[in-house]
Amino acid sequence: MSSSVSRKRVRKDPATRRAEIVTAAAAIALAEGLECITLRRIGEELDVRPGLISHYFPSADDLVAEAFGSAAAGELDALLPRERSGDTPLRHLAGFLSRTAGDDYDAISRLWINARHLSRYRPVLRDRVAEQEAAWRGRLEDLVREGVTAGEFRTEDPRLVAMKILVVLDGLGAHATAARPPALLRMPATTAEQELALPPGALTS
Amino acid sequence: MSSSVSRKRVRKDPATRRAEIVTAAAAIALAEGLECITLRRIGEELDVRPGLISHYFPSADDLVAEAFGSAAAGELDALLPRERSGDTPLRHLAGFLSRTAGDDYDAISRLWINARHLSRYRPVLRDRVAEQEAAWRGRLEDLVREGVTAGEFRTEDPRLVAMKILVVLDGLGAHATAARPPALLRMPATTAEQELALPPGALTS
DNA sequence: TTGCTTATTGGTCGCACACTCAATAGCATC
DNA sequence: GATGCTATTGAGTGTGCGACCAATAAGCAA
Repeated sequence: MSSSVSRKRVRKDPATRRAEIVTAAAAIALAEGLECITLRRIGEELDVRPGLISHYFPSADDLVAEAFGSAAAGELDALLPRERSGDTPLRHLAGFLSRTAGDDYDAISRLWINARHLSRYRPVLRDRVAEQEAAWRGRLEDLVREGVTAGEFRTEDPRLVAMKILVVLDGLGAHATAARPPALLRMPATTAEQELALPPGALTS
Repeated sequence: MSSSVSRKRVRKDPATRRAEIVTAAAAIALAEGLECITLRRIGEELDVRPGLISHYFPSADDLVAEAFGSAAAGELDALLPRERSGDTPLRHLAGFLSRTAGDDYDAISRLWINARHLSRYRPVLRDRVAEQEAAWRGRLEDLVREGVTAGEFRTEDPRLVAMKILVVLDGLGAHATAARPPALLRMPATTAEQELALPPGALTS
């Protein structure tokens, strides 16, 4: 068993240590919130002195931004993978929407709220949030566009549709603590169906 | 001019002092965020020692919750007044939607995000958030219901419609920092029009 | 084995926070 | 003008935070 007091110091390659730190920070961000990313907390997690975290991230703000970026990018890949292993755009979109309807999505949804709020005070984080917003919108927009060229979707403004879906998703996430009737949880799908000229239920099979 | 160093102590009625504190805290919450509500900050604002704030709010959490409640309730009354001086439900709803489309709305929108996030760590605030969510939804739901009985709106589930409008509003608020094209900003109105069986543009005159 | 680079430590500083409580002084009442 | 109640102060406690830096030891290369 690993003792609570650190006995022996383990020396690692800077790159791997840095990655380790970011991974730990991202996990904490998802589970407990970005303000729980402190030098002491991360150090404890990795059984390392807080000073070491400072060594890799001279400014703690940078670590917070990096942790958010890592978590958000990871979640995007899990929810809406770039490579669509044989799926049609419609099936791919339906998969995304079903994944965002699950309870697992609440964690990343909370993280988004957390980040948007905190970015009010932290410029570095603000930039990362903007970057990830663009990444999420871009990924969704590309999917919509492919669906249009494939003849499955019909819309004049793929970007706008992507934004609308994300707005509904975020709005729903904001209400994650309250009781949400099924009809409300279906909002993202019905919005997508309306905007893409799909028959009702096309995305919730 | 009021000196920066406090010279003379002013003695006030407990009820008015308490109200003063809450008002100051609510203003700070709207302008700078709930985490800026500190004993020092409020004391400074009222030219009073921090200990006095502690005297009225033995737990700072209670003050934060009270400040949010006060600000949210005040904003609700400003955006969607209870008494509709002669307006029809449709005109009243249109007024609400136009007010929430203005830049002024961003402050309260940010406050909601702030409160939802912070309520993760503060149970007292969480209860207040739930209370205000119910108040906002209730006020909107009542308006929808009146519009239905007046024959202006048509829907089977006024509560659901109210929730949908609020979800879109919150989702839009979450994206307040990003560039929002006009078509996106029209989302709450178009959503309401669809859900209430109104002709397009009925709510944006 | 020896030496050297450098990842890691331990200790310290200053700051901001909430909270406590005896002492003080404003002010209404007599 | 004196008195008593109590709103308000001042001083202090303890906690947790980021940041800093000289000293140390891990582990690779010679």
